[in-house]
Parts: sequence; structure tokens; C-alpha cells
Amino acid sequence: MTAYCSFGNRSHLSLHLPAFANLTEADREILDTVLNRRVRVLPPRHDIIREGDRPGHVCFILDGWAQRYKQLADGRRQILSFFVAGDLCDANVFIPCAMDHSLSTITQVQLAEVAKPDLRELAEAIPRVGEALRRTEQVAIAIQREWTTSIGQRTAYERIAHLFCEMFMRLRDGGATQGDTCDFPLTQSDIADATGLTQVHVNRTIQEMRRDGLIELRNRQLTMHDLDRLMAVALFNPHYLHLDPAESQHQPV
Amino acid sequence: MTAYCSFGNRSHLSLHLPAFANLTEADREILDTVLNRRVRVLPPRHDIIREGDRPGHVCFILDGWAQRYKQLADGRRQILSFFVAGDLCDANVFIPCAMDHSLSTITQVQLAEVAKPDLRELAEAIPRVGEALRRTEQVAIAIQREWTTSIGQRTAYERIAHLFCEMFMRLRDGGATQGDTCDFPLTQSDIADATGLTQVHVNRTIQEMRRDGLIELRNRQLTMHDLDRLMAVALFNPHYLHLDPAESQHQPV
DNA sequence: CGGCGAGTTGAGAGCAATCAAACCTAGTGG
DNA sequence: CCACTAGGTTTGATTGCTCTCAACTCGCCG
Repeated sequence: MTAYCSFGNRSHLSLHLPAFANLTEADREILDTVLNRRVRVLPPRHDIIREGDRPGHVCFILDGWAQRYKQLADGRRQILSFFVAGDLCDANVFIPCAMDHSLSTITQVQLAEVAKPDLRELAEAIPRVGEALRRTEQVAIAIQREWTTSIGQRTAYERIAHLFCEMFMRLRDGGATQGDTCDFPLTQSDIADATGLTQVHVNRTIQEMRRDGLIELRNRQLTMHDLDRLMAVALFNPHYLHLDPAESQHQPV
Repeated sequence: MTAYCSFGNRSHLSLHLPAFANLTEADREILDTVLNRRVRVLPPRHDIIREGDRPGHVCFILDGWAQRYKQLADGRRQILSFFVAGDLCDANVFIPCAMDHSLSTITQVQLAEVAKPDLRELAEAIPRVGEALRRTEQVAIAIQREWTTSIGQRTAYERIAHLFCEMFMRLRDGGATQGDTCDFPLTQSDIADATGLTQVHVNRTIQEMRRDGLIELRNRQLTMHDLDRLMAVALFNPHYLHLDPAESQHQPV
């Protein structure tokens, strides 16, 4: 089920991580080396880490989509976040403790496993790497807060619109969009589990969104016909994603 | 509105922080000194930090209840977490960036403001303090995930029951319970904003919970008549709180 | 006494869930 | 080449949990 391999053509992976934008060439090469040490390819819908595990490594998503989810005792499932290329799953490098949730792939995923001690060393040796890790983690937390807000306060229509906006912005930031289109491999059931809705209601809501001329979603391809209007109806404020690389300087609130 | 003072009778504050349980006496005294450097008392329902701010310090709650919340453009409000004595608000010591949410008091709050550089130094000088900070932060994130799950998957009854369980366990861990009773200063509107329900529905749901003999909530006092049963109906799994001090060793899953 | 915050109650409406079935498409195997 | 299957999407009918709006109670305080 699992393949280990090394990809010569994936040099400068870290170039794709906006968080690492201001590393030197030399630093970037060290980082790439560490990331290439152990690369795996996992099939779709496959567990990466299960609740209760105590993984000794963290995972960088190199390609594909993955998810973090939590299951209640009676089977109800909540997706807590999605991971795409460039994302770090669980940057908790310092505190070893049992996972209180699970990670699994959505599509086929290519990921780099980095031993926690290695990453810790790296973070200490290259301060900018440590900073990048912490920033990545802060963004993940901010996203989690926004999801709580979304599920707690937004309507079904707004929630789904918000999810579309967030994923599109994140993908665009990682250079994974083509114009107003991007890959979007989630099923309507996935969207339902992420937004706290039922699959049937997600279906009807997306149809409505299509009729409103906001988006198109077919064959795992999402097209944003009117991003501005979608952001408006979603009450989407991109601030929480901290995408602006120069954010430390100015702040548009 | 704000009073600065020093409390001689609050020595060994850090004793109350389970996270700091395994510090030496000497370390604890240093920590106490830092925490006592700048102590404020804020009135109820008062902003501590507003969205957009770039605070140069973090806040330790010494006494009282506070909350983290987020407001949508149209005024809808989601409470993201509650803070009680011993909690650290926003342990983001390393990455300076604008707040994407706000903090405010619920009751009168006594808090210690610690300059981020000071805390950073302290964390580097005393490894255990750094570890405690990271652990505290990890718990906060785990709670956030659980809240997302709660709002997304649990019914109104289960959500409120879950909140009661969580706060009771956290308070008990901090030594702030008396038997099966604890202070519980949240109004029904607060509970509504935290659970994504309306105040009216919270009212009816709590009445039902009372009729079921599970809890009593009067005069800001919460009594758990049957904690086990409440945990069961809430599908409450305390694991995510990482309260077990020896958790690093064994794991009951 | 008046006003305010918090809690309670009632009636009605609506958003989203549930249950069930049909459809569609791609992949499989005979 | 075509049934057959499975996963995903769509549709319809119905139910119900939760919201909305509104009024009323109670205790407290200036």
C-alpha cells in the first residue's frame, strides 16, 4: 500500500511554501534534503495517523489533499481541516503526546515524513525555519478558529461559500490555481462532514450557488465565477490566513 | 477602569498551573516574579485585546473568567474559548502578528501581563517553562478542535452538556471546584454564543437538563448531579484536555 | 419607583435533517 | 461489447430541531 521513493525532479520543494519565502538558497537546500529523506505515496482515502498514535515524525504534504478529522463514539465525524501541497500536518514538534484526532488522505498523497528530532534540530540551526514552522502552526490555529466561527454562525450557503473561498485562496497562494479554477477533489460528503451539514443539503446548496452564477463545480474542478461576490456572501475576511508575506509591516485590518 | 497592583498573598501562583507541576522551587519563584511584574484587575465585560491589535505581551489569567471571540462583519458573534484561572491567553510568544479575534473579560478578571520578550527569555532559560507553554498551547488547540466538532456534530443538548463537562473538568483540574459544584458565571447568552445556539433555545435545553436530573445552574453556580451520565450524553472524552500529568507515559486511549 | 439585565414562556416559521429512490458515470468482468 | 457494480450526485416528500419574535417575570440597584 505504501511506496517509498525519491523524486529528483522535486528539487526546491520549499520554494512552494510561502512560509519559507525568505530563506537563503543554502538553507533551502538543506531543508529540501531533510524533506527528501523519506517520501511516501499514499493511496486515496487512507489513514496517515490514527487517533491514539504517538507519531515520531511530522508530515509535509508534497502533493494531493489530506484531512484532519475527529470521530465521536457513535460514529459521527467532523473534518477539522484540509491539507494541500505545502501544508504541514501537526507541527507539534516539541510535545510528544497521543493524537486526539486522525489524519487521512483524500486523494493520492505524496508526503515527506520528517523525524521530529530532525526538524527540531533544523529549526534550531536555521532560525528562519523555526519561525516558518511556528508561523505555519499559527495559521493552522487561526483556520481552526475560523471554522468554529463558520459552523457556529454561518448559514449552510455561507459556510460552503466560505470553504470555497478559503481553499481557493490557499491553493492560489501555493500556486495551485489556473486563473479562476482549481482542482477540488472533495466529494459533497466531504464538504458535509467539514461544514456540519448533510450531504443532501450540501448538494442542494451548491446547486443554488451554481444557479446564482457564483461557482461551477464539476469533475473535481472548482471555478470561481465571481470571487468578490462569493467572498461577500461568505463574509470572508482573508486576514486570518495571514497570506500577506509583508504582513508584519503593514496591516489593513 | 484599570488598576495595577501587586498581590503579596498570591505567591506560588504557578502552583495552580498543572502544566508547571514539575518545576523546581527555584524555577517557580522566578516564574512568580515575572508574573507579578505587571498585574491588572479588569472589570466584567471589558475588552482585553481587540481584533487588529498587535500586543507585545501575553496574559495569564490569575482569577476570573475571560473569553476569546470573533465577530462577523454583520455582527454575529462566536465565542471561541473560555479562559479561567491558570490559563494563558494566546501563547503566541514568537510570531508577532495582528490578532484575528478579540479577548474580553466575562467576570472581573485579575491577570498578569508578561512582555513577550521576557517570556521568551524565561522559556529559553528554563526549558521546563518553555515546555509548559507549548503544552498549554497544544491543549488550547485541542480544545478548539473539540469545539469545532461539538458545534458541527452534537445536538444542542449534547453541546451544552459537553461545555459543562469541559469547564467543570478544567476547573477541577485547577482546584476551583467544591465537590460537584463550581462557579459558573456565564449567562445563557454567553453559552449561546459559544455553542452556536440562540439564548432562548439554550434556556429551554438547560431546563430539560435540569428536569433530567443532570445539573443545577442557579446564581452562577453549576452543580453536576451526575457527572458520569452527563459525560455519556455529551459523548465527552476527556482525553483531549490532556489533564493526566503522567500522560506522556501511559495512554488509556 | 423605574429601569435594566437575566431568565422564562408561547406561538409560529423556517432551515436543514431524514428517508428513500433514481440517476449518472467510470471502471470491471464476462 | 455490454451487463454489472460502486461511488457520487440529484430529486422528492416529509419531519423536526432550532430560530424568530414577542411578551412577561424576577431580582437588583440607583
